[in-house]
Parts: sequence; structure tokens; C-alpha cells
Amino acid sequence: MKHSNMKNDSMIPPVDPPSLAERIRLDMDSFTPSEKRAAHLLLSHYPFAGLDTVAEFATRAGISAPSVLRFVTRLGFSGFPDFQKHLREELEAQLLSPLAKASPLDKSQGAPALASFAEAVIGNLRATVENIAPAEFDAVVELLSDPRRHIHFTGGRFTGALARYAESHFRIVRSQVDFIEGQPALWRDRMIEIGKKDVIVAFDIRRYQEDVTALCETAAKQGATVVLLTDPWISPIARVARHVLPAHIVAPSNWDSSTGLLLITEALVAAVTKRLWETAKPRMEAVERLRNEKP
Amino acid sequence: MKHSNMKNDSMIPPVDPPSLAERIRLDMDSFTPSEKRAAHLLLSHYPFAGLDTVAEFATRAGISAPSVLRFVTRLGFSGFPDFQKHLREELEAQLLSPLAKASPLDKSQGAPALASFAEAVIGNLRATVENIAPAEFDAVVELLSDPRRHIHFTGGRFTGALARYAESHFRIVRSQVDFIEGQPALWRDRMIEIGKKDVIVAFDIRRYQEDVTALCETAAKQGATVVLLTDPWISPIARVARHVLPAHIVAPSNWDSSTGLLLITEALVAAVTKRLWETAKPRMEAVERLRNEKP
DNA sequence: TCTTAATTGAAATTTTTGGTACAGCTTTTG
DNA sequence: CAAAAGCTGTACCAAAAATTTCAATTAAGA
Repeated sequence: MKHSNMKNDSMIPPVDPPSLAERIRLDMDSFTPSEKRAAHLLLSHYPFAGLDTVAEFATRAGISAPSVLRFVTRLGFSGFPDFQKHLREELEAQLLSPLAKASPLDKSQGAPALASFAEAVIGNLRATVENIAPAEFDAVVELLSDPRRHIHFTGGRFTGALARYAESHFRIVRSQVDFIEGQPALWRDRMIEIGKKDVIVAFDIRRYQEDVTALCETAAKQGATVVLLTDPWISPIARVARHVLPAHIVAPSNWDSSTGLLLITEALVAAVTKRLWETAKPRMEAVERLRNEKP
Repeated sequence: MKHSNMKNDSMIPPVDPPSLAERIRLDMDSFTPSEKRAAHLLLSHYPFAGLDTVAEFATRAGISAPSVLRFVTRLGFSGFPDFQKHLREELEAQLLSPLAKASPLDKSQGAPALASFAEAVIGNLRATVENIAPAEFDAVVELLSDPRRHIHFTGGRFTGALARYAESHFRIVRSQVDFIEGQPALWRDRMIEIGKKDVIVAFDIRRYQEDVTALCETAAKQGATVVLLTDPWISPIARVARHVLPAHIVAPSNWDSSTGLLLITEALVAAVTKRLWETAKPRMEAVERLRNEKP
């Protein structure tokens, strides 16, 4: 006679705990107003907000102690200490295994639209990584880590946003970083300052934009180094580019997906930040300090 | 005087806190036998062993409760709660500060940089998809497909670029789409036109920006519907948001990754485009025609 | 509008926890 | 070897924390 009442303990031993935070998020609708306030406080400083006393938690959330108690009870804990114990254990587990992230938890059929789209995007990312020569990637990191260079980001209609995204990060990591609008009228005059010391990082995918191409050609003619992030069909900018990093972009959509480009961008940001850590760290700290001074 | 009064904070205020663990290790010799047992327990499960109760800690260390108390007193704390508070703060600071993550320099460099980054991002995407309620996603698609609504996109320092990305696509798919800059000075006056018919799509991840929150709160107060794309810790904007779509953002980088947010964005664009195909198709064709006429 | 149900917090209550005094034991030292 | 000093645990107490009660308030329904 089997005692297999439990389904979970059959084969998969250490199933990643469905983080309490995630559960709270999903149940958010079913909470009363004051429970929501408790939930938001907890999630916004997860899980540290929950490690204080009930009174402290209640005050910070702007509700009463009993409401906090009702909140944790509703989450299924026998009491506040029980709740705290869970938080501690979760935190410890998470900290001990830094790679406990990709938690394949509930198999609740996600929105099919979203799920299938995601699978396609993931396929793109894998293909993108495989088709980029490590040497090329490293060379670009090297280039962007050179403090004597000026870095200019630019992009087309849709990819311009990615260029801005890159610029907003690199601007903090290092100096001499800016963004150039695609329209010729907006950059013509700036070109007089572009020379051998400059690097243009251009984002351009199909329906390649002529104005971005023109920008890069002009810059290259003046001696600038051009780095191109594009699609597998390669923008014509490649003719003047020193380095080309292509990303797969086809998705089940009427539009192309830029996720691969973003992946490369973020990987570049991460690598350059690490490379320039000695100088980047104080810059990041300074930015953080300024942020905190505002209020 | 024993200790130098000179503080090294003349210019660089908040640098590396001398972890309590380090101090304990250095002072180990000066401890009594039972204090040493306490110290060893704490160091071996630092700092979690210290987050339990005195009684628990004493039992695990194999000593009595008073010895534990004497131990923490000797470390300079006014009592056990004070000691615990310190541990929590230390832990929180270490975990939250993206600056702290870079302390142990790993040796992987070059080719693996992109590949391992990609794997982490893929993990994020999977986790993101699994944690979004299908109903929520569909509801947002429905909302953004309503031609009678005005759609406004906005975002913070880094996420603003994603908002622009979304806006540049939706602008073509449908009418009445725009982008709002985060700074209050730039949107204050526009708020008079925001009402029940408006939808605000806000992008906001940790180091949540107050100005974006203010924008959403103001808009919500006037009856607008707020859709929030955020991280698993949920921006405070959630208070006023009708729909919340969280994305996992932690990557092997000093920066958070926005790939999950981009995934959701693109999936929304794809779904809405399909939903509104009858009207979107002629719009897209018209845009293409205009592009070709320009030269 | 009135009634009913749900939600919430002030205050009282109970439980737990941290803290202290003191006596026994161990080690050190003259 | 004896006296002093230091260390440790038992037992108790005080303080603080969690929890329950219950009345007031608010929202929902008829």
C-alpha cells in the first residue's frame, strides 16, 4: 500500500521554493487595503522589512499591529515568529546558492502568447551568442574601456531607444559618453569634432535607416572607429565598421525583436564596468550619493 | 585617548564597513572558552545564526543564554536586539548595494562573459514568464487595444529608454500614443488633460524614482488607469496601478538587466498589433510608404 | 436610505524573550 | 596548597513582544 498522498516528493528533490515574494505578488488582488500596504512594504524591502518586530513593521507600513498579524496569518503562517523564521531561511538559502535564481517553479500555463514569444526570444538569444566571435566581443570591450576615447551612441527609429539605454549606463561608468540623434540636421555640426579618438556605437536593424548609415560613414571618413550592432543580414554600415555584433531578431510578431541587441548591450556594460572597476566604482558611488541627497 | 579621533571620512564617506565577522576573527584570542564557542557558531553560519533568539543561539552553541549575552556585550552592543539589528543592517547593505557585488573578482573573462551573461538572462526570462498571471497580461493587452484610450508611456533613468521603445512601436500600431518625460516640470501642465480615458504605462525598477511615482499617483488621482512594469520587488507605483507585470532583473553584473521588461514590452506590442490588425495594417503600410518617399 | 458584513485599530492579555543576580566550579597565582 | 580571580550556568525577574478581544468605522448590499 503506497502512501503517496504527496505528489511533490517523488523525484525532484530540492524544488526551488516558490519565493514568498512571488506568492504575495500573485495573491495581491485578494488582500484588503491594509494588507496591501503590508505587502508592499515587505516587497519593497524584501525580506528585511519583515525581520523587525511587528510594531516596527506596522509603523513603517502605516497600519496597526493586528493588521500585520492578520496579514501573516493569511499568508499561511501560524504567527509572526513563524513568518520571520521562513524569511530567514529563505534568505539564507538564497544567499548560499547564488545561482538559485532560475527557479522553474509552477508550471501554470503562462499566457500562451507571452510564453511562446518568450521561447522564441530565448532561441534568438542562444543563436546570437553562438554567432558572436568571442574575440570580437572582447575587442569591443577593450575599445569601450579606453578612457582616452570618446564614445558616441546612435540608432534608428526603434533602436535609438537601445542606444539611449546603453548611453545612460556608460555615462555613469566612464566619462566622455554621449548620444547622437539620428537625423542629419541634428548631428551635421557635431561632426567637426569627430576624429580618430572617437568611437561610434551604432544600432541598426533591417529597414536600415539611411541617416544612421550616413552618420557612420561621415564619422568613419574622419577616422572614427565604428562599432555596429545589427541583425544577421547586416546593415550596410558594416562597410565602414571595425567591429560587427549581429543579433537574431525574428519573433512571432509583426515586429522584429531587439532583445538580442539588449543582451549584447548589457553584457558590454557589465564587462566594461568590471574592466574599469577602479574608476567606475567611485563614479557609481558619487551618482548614488547624489540620488540620496535630492530629497 | 585610546582611539584616534581622526576620522577617515574627510572625503570618502561611506566605504567598506569593517564587517563584524572580521572583528570577531581578530579578537578571537581575547575571548573566553564559551565566548569562543559562540563566535565559532556565528562565524560558521554568518550572520544567520545570530538572527535567532538568544535561547536558540545558546543551545546551538552549546552554552548558556547568559554567556551569549556576555558575548554580544563584549562586542560592544548594548544588548541582543542591538546586535541583531546590526547583523540585519549589515546583511541588507551587502545584499542591496550593487557596488558590493564586485568584491570577489571571478576569473572568468572573455568568451564566457557573453555566454554566461546570456544564460543568466535566459533564466530571468523564464522566471519572468512563469510569474506573470496570464489574466493580467491579457487584461493589459485588452486595455492597450482600446482605441478610445490615450496611452502614455513613461519610465525612470534607465527604463525611460524602454518606455521610448514601446512608444515608438505603439505609435505606429495605433493612434493617441505618446511619451512623457519623468521630470515633474515636464509633465505638470500636461496632467490637466489626463482623465479616466487615459492609460499610463510606467516602467520602474529598483532605485525606484520618485518623480515617476509622483506622475503615476497624480494621474491615478485623476482617474487614469496605471499599468506598471517593474521588478519582483515591485515599485511603490503598484499602490495606484491597476495592472502589475514584474520581470526578473538580477544578472551577473553590477547593473540590473532590463531584458525581461523588454520581453514583456515586445510581447505586448505583438499581441496588440495582432488584436488591432485591421486598423494597424493600413497604418504600418502608410508609414512604410512615407519612408520610401523621403529620398 | 438602512442594514449588514467587512475591515480596522485601541487597549487588554498572554506569551516569549532578554537580562540579572548569585552560587558553584575552574583556573591561576603566590 | 590555599586564596583569589575569573568563568559559567541555574533560577528568577522585568521588559518587550506577539496575540486576542472588542468596539468603532467603513464599505457593500438590499
